[in-house]
Amino acid sequence: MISKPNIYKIEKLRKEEEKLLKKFKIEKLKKEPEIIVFLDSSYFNDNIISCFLFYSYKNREVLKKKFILSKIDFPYIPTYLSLREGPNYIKGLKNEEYDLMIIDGQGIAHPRKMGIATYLGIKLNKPSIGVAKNILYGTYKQINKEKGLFSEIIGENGELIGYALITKEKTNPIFISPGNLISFEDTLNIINSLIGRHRIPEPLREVHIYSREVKRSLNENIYNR
DNA sequence: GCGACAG
DNA sequence: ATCTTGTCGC
Ligand SMILES: [Mg+2]
Repeated sequence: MISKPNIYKIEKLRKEEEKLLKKFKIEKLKKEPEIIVFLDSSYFNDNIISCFLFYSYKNREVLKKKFILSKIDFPYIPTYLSLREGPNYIKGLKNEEYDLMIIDGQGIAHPRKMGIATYLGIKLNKPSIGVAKNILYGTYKQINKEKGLFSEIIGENGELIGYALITKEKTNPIFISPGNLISFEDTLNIINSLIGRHRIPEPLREVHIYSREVKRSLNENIYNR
């Protein structure tokens, strides 16, 4: 299938972002989330595997996992991750029930305040949080690598856009930012409550591992025919 | 113009 | 993100 040129997709996204930004809202969660969905993708050849892990926040247990396999139809271009991974996530979340999305990537800690978590949160009208292993945009003060310490990520105009958070002793921080319909405080509290033995919040780490398992399994199927 | 740059 | 064993550091 031939799709529109990448430049056209970028222009279209930028127009959509302007529209979406008007609906963007930071606010405290109305109630504690019951179901949180964690999102991550992996790749092989020209395929993208997008994975979904549904998690009971209260019971701290995985409810179900699933994945969607598609052809890659946009390259990785910094600040345009939404075009690469967004469509699959939207497809996979259709007809699903959840109260909050936590996505591997940025929320508002993004040059256009439109990281993939914000983009999805507004499009799907759901609270969302972005959790990234690296910073994309903004500045923060270095902090000691002591679990629990955090530092504000500041945007171009001196505004708060997220946090660098140490989740494990002697490791680099993770970079968290609100996506949509959530406060900075809720963002920090919820992510902190999901930290286990590792740097990455446990369910996000698990969906990442799952995505690699799916990939390995699909690769074996190809090899066997 | 140069460099930085989520996944 | 991906290719991939050993190896360094905590
Ligand atoms: Mg990822």
